[in-house]
Amino acid sequence: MPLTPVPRSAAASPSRSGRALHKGQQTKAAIVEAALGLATQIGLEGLSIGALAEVTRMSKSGVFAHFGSREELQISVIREYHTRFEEEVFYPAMKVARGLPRLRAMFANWMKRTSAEIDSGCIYISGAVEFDDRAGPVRDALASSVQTWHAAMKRALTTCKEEGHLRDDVNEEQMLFEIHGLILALHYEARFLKNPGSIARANAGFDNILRLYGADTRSPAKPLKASKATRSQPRSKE
Amino acid sequence: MPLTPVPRSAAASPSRSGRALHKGQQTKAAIVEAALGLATQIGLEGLSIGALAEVTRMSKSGVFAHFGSREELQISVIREYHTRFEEEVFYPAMKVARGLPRLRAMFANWMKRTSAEIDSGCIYISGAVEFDDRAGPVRDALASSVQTWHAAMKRALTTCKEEGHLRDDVNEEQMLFEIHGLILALHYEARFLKNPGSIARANAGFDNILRLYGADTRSPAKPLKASKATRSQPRSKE
DNA sequence: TGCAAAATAGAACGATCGTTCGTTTTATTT
DNA sequence: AAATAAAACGAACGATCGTTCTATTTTGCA
Repeated sequence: MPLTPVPRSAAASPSRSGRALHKGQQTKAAIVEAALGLATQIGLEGLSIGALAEVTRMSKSGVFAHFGSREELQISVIREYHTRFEEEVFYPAMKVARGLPRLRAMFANWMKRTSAEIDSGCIYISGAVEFDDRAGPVRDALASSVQTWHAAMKRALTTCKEEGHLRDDVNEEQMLFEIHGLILALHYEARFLKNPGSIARANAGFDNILRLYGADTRSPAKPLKASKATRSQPRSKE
Repeated sequence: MPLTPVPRSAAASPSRSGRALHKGQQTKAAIVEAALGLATQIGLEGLSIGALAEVTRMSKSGVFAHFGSREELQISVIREYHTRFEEEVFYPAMKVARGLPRLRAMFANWMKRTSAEIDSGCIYISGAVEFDDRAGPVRDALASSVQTWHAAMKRALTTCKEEGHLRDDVNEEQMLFEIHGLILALHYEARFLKNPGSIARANAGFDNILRLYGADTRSPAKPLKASKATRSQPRSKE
């Protein structure tokens, strides 16, 4: 059950696909890589082809030719971000036992990524305010990417109910809303306000939500149904 | 106990102060008014003097002369926003009985404003991602304005503890973090994702938080006694 | 009413933006 | 190796940006 319905067009990752990577594709991948770095810092709107050309030590037109438009460049960046989010947050959690352990893993991975993005910035968050009232393909790509992840979270919540790890009257939309709020508050308070202790607060908030919605939170999670190796979330760096 | 330590320089509101308003001051106020409208839609960074001149039907230089720099214009907008937030959210709540009723009023007013901003946008939120890694006076004005409001919220929470309306082991920073998350999630999910029902979810989340932190939510008559030991105050230290 | 001061306009500046076009350099294939 | 296709360059475009400067108009006060 893959996370990604978001289409992949031209190559962005240097691996896979039998044939060796042609020159153009690998420089394109390098450009997208650099663009992703720029976009997380200054936002998708702040991303300029001139600055990107400078970073990659290419000419403006050389960079431009790979995308044909700025919008297409932005969309490429979003796709690349989606892929990395998937590989870093979603896939590893799929290896964990379904139900509560997996939900915890998903949140823990999400937290890990967001924590790293206190320094670098997150385009799912910055992009949301940049494109929240502007229509177009960039907004669509961004929104569908976020929706995809949210859908995965909701599936995990449903599974928790099925496994008896959460109360069966839990509303997935409501619970996800509250969890998402913790991530957003972490990004806001740590990155903008520079409040220390935000990571711990987000984690504590998650525990509170689990407690509220009926998960057994006492020390190691002991779900009724025997789930092998009840992995609790990794105590990531704080 | 005023909310506002944020300095007010030139006039932006046409009322008050004995002398009648000189021409310059009132057109400046009109410009700031228009700028606020633009900034909430396209952000403080998207705010351009050219567009502002067009809206106000003035020349670019005519608009510019009132501020001397774009940064000063942005700061004026932030100050104006601060004033309105204060008058709309903070002051009305101060008329309500201290403790839980006032806290509820503060959140309700905050929600009312954020709900309206699903259409118009909120510069406390958009500004945060625009200036989160950029230093300077604009960022400082924005951050201090937000901090002022957060400080007011924390005072209200402390008062709730004193009045016995919240458990006395409640951590104000933690609770505010979670409440702030609801506001941010509302803005994100309603304005960007266009998810219906977000307002109700934010309100439900607030009730959940109050229940968790020991406020008497009457109707369900949940004593929620004991559980003193359950109360976690998560590993602090960043 | 007259006059200084304040407010606004207008034109131009250097910079940067995304984009186009023709050329030249580099890869790939024959 | 030559032939062909792909990739990168460099210069220029029109537009817009914030800002500066000098006029011109409008305002407020004597």
